[in-house]
Amino acid sequence: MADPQARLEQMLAKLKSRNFRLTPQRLAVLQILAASTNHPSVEDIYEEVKQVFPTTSLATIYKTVSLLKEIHEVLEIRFTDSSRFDGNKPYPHPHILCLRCGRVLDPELPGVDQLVAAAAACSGYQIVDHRLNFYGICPDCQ
Amino acid sequence: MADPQARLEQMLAKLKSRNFRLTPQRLAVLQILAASTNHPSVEDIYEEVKQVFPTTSLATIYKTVSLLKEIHEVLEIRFTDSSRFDGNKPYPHPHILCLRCGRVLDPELPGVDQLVAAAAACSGYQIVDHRLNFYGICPDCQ
DNA sequence: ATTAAAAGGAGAATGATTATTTATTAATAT
DNA sequence: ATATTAATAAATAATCATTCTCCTTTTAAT
Repeated sequence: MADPQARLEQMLAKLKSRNFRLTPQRLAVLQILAASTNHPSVEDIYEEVKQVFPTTSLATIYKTVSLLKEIHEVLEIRFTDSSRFDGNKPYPHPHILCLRCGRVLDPELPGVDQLVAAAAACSGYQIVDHRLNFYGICPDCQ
Repeated sequence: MADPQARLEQMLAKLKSRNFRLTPQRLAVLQILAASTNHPSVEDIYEEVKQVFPTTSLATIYKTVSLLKEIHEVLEIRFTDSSRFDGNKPYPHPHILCLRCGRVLDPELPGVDQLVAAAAACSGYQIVDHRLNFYGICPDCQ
């Protein structure tokens, strides 16, 4: 996993370079996402931000996450009913979700690049993104 | 792609074996899904069924599709806002979605089984399902 | 400090999906 | 065939994640 502090700086730099403003609420969301390894939902982030800024609105979280998605500083993963977010590795990579406890893991899989290349080759599509999601039961839940 | 007629028979057999009834509306949905290669949405199926049974309700389509999912005779693919369904190959397999026209293709990719095995091995999860989705621009839209 | 633009807050609106209720319909036994 | 019952369909209400609207506050540049 990337260093949270470095990730945060990177996010801040990208924000600044695009002339987006830095507000306390926004900084709080960035910090959470940069440090997170648990792929939090909007609700998860909301709960955490509220501890520091109790008047924060859910819409603010949605808007911030959406902004970060646009500038490719966070990855949205639609596993189930609500999305989960990865601000630590904001580029496409495989995920494994435990169907029982909801835990998400990033497996280190070889051959992903080849798979993407093969998909492009056999279809003729220009591939710009992908989601490789596995569903199962984690060791603790078995 | 599988023979639509054969797929339909298979679906009918499974329904019967589980003591689910065969109604005209249900049959219509089965036929559409067995023959479809375009991965229709619930709305798509609804429009088609309505041409034969104009009073059909959206809820009926949802219920039928949901039933088919339970007995593993249709695969749900959550691409974007609304799900799309594959009744022709109702088992996990890769998909490529065109971000411009929405067309969905089934690429023939080697090494998928190994990838699943590798994910299970390195994580310790018991993997029961997966979604391998690629996003890009199809040849026609380029 | 002033000001224009951006962002936040609160809650309403949206839209896909699910649940509920009632009315039909099909399967089975009589 | 008919009655009984249980499953299914229709219509509509409810839900829930997400987005939007409107208004206020804050930011950052002058």
